[in-house]
Amino acid sequence: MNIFAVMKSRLDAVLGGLMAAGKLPPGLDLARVSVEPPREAGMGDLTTNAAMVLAKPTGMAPKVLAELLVEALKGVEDVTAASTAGPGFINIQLNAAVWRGALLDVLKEGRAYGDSTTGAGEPVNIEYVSANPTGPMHVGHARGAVMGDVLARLLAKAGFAVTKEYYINDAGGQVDNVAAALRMRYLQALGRISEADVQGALERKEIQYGGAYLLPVAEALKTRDGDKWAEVNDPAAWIPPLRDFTVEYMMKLVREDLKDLGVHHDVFSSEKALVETGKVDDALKFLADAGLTYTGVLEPPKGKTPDDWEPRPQLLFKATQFGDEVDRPLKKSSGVGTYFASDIAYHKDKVDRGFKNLVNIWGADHGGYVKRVQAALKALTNGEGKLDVQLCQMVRVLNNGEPVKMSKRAGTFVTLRDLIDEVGKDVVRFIMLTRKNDAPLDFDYAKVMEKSRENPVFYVQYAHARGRSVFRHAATMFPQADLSDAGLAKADLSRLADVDEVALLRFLANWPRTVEAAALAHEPHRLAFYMYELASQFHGLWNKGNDATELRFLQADDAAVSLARLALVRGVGLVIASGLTVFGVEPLEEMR
RNA sequence: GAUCCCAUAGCUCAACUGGAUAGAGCAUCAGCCUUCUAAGCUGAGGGUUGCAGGUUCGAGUCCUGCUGGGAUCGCCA
Repeated sequence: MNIFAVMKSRLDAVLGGLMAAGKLPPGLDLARVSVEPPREAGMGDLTTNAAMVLAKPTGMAPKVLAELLVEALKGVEDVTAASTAGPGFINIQLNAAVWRGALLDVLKEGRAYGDSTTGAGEPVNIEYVSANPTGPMHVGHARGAVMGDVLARLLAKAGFAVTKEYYINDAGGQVDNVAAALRMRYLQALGRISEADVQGALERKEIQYGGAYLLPVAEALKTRDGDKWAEVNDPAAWIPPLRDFTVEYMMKLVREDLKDLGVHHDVFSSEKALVETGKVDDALKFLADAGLTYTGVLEPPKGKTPDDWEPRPQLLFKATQFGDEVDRPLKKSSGVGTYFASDIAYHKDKVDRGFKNLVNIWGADHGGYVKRVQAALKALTNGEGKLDVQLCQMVRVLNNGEPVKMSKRAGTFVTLRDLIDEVGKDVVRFIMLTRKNDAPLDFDYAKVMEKSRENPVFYVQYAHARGRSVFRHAATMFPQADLSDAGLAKADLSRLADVDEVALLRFLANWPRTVEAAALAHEPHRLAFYMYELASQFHGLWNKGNDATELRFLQADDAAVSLARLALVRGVGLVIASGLTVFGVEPLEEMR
């Protein structure tokens, strides 16, 4: 149960009553009325902006309206007092049992606390990672992978029907280039050419991918096919099979990496399959029938004309009709379809499968691509489809503040595999969520393993482990007590009287609305900050017992108060576990 | 030249999508361990939210224009 949502609906009912009684004009829009925690603890339990938001539409002064509402709120269930403050805020006091009720909810629902039906089962398609199958996954992919995976879990928790999807770019020039590079490495594996030959080809730009990661792929090809491809010189004959071999091999590695990162996709969609089944042509025909394509010549980009630029007629999409700056090419001057054409077909395919609510997680280097895909989606759905693109900024990998660039495996960048091997999946996942995705992120090997408050993943886990530690002690101190969640729910929670205990109760009640807001805003990082704050409050309460021993959770001579406090400790642990579950991170029982 | 993102305490970042006196950590200073984990906690100082306008009851948040940083810019994906 979300107390803030419940009180909002009761407030709406009060306002409705006032409208019906003619004390307020009928038909007021209540959407902007909010019920939130107050800024400071002394201001009461809840605060609402109703009087300020409704001042203009009612034509009443905020203070006058606030007085009217304060009067009307007095009879509302759980409200013990209400008062006006500041420019027209209404602060509301609630029956203390309401907050204790939140803790009972936590104990009853466990990690499911915070689940909601906000999404109403609406299908959402979330596409993430979608790394080209041309090499190992690196840190940038890791951020997108975690962001997408956790956003998907978060949306599911908020009641959406989520489909997690990976788009394999297994068509087009890039994969052909990898095939060419693989052929060089293959010839090297056969002993026909040397490492120097490969490097020479790289320098002359005859091949684009030369990383040593292709050596095992070449060995695998040799093992499977022997020297079968060494004598085949017609590219049309060797490119397709070598390309398919590489894609398959790379996708196997990608799937292994994702699995070890705890990332799972429901659907893998292939660009090649879209081309081969005619879906790209279908999509282009759809746009042509709508009169949204034409053959034309694009202007060169201003200020930065490529040296080899020359005007050429191409098939173009009228993206400018949907808010883009220029019309975008669907076919290269050679007549071959562009990546954009495939992507249109892919998004049309998503729409045809019943998704109107789409989310894509991309790297920031794709920022210039957002408008055209959104334009295409509008064209495909008559404006009904929604596409939210979340761009992930760069990840800088550091070690004690020093940039880390080299990877043992890939040569030029830090791979996802390196990260997992170095610090473990759970740490990688959590740290990736400690910034909003449109801000750059520093990933410092030393910092993320540090055991201090500076390291959020440690700090949150430590709070959880401390809570478990209390229970280990409680089991010996009160061997007769029922310390199960159901047993703790029977404790006399009115014994939680200290101001910080009550504050913690309130904060636990904030979890459902935090989850909901984070889900709707597509901002999973908010959960990381909530957990950090919760951990902070918990550590603070813990240490309050240093000075005031009567505030320690366990009181050997007072089982009743001990059980009430254990219920609170357990509630904190369960909410942390709830958050970590969304993050795909396992809460720790102890830190040793 | 254009588009997108960013700019908040000395440093790294929050701020519940327009609310009350802008909050944390680090660093600095002053305190707390015969103790359920001191791997922690308490307190103090530290701000013209890059600049200039605008919108309104109210702006770090929205709009316009600057400045600085990053990303991208037909026939790559």
